[in-house]
Amino acid sequence: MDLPPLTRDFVLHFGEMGSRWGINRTVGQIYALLFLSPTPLNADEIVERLGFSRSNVSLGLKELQSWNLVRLKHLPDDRREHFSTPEDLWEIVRTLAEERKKREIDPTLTMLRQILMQPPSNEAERFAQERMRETRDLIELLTGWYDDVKRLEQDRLVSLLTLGARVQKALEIKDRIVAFPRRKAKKEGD
Amino acid sequence: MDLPPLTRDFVLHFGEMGSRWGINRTVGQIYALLFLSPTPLNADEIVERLGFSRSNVSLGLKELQSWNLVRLKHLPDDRREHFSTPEDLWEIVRTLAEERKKREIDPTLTMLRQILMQPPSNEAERFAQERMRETRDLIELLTGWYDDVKRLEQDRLVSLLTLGARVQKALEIKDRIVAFPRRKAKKEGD
DNA sequence: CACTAATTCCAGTAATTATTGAAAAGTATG
DNA sequence: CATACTTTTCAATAATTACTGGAATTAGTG
Repeated sequence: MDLPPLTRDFVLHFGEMGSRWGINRTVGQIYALLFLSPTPLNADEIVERLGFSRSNVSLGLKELQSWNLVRLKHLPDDRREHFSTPEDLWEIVRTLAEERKKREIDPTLTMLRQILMQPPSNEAERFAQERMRETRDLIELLTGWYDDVKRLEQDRLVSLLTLGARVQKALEIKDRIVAFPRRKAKKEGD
Repeated sequence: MDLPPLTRDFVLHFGEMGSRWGINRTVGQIYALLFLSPTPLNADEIVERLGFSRSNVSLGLKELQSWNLVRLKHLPDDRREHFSTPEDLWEIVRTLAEERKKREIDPTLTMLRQILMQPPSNEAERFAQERMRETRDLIELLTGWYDDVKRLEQDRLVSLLTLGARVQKALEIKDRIVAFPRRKAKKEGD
């Protein structure tokens, strides 16, 4: 691996963390490298800098594409594909959230809904189903909130996040928090 | 595996998903089983119902304990340890969030801060560092928000989540959103 | 449509992670 | 403090996942 020291530390860290984030070392390092690169890189440049085999890099890039996390660029007078990450970090975060939800949450929600349509066969199953219903409701609350805020323009989202819990205080003054109707079925224009 | 059908489906699903969530099949299934069980279970009961070896179950329970996700109970006239999950699903979610942050986010934040104290050795490093600074700022914004809302009482949190993006509208009426000062260094009583 | 450059696929190998059985270490109780 | 029971550790094995080199495929170019 032939990288300047700070870049190298970052790339190695991402490789290590990769396993905790459900991607592997190769994929983590490739992404870190692209993220820090001021220009798009082609596969051979990645091979050169990270020392993985060509095919491994190809696999890694494919994986990153399946996550929608890289952009493909074609430079003039060069038929190789060049890869980069979105410049806007917020976009990366949004994509990450979206894809993780798709992979880690949605299948569970589907499974829960499916099970909850079946009749329980005995008392233990009735209890289990009640627990699952609770779970489904909670996940729906959280994903509902997520679907809601992900549509916010970025600076609105930032101000909301900056406000943090104090948003409560601001709202309480108006004595409206508790009285607010539940979201369900109430449409708001995007 | 000797479980009633709905319970079995849920347990199997959790086992499968385990790998996507960074835990293994055994751990996923054990947790699912405990979660659905109306009473605490001892290790042998888990062995019996899931068909893993005794030592595997022991390992799995240890892992769950390291995540703070199980409760240990001692029943009278029985010296075996009995395990259960918290009854309150919100508590489970909070714990999960806390532990995942600890494992998946905090180390990265530490690394970024450490790298950002070093001087960049050239132009490429300077660029890379700028990208890392952005990243650090974004993570700090998100974790700051998280630290903030995790202190909210549960029903306040629920009403905030239910409100979703409409909280914006409510606040805009007061024309205060943009004017609000940044959180930094401003203390709020818990 | 042949030629060349680039990418992907794939079968084999390496590395890692999960699982087990048996042995060791704890622990409550008389 | 010995006994019986319970849990944990650990080294061996199984299963899974990552990685590689070369072959096959795809895609641009004259």
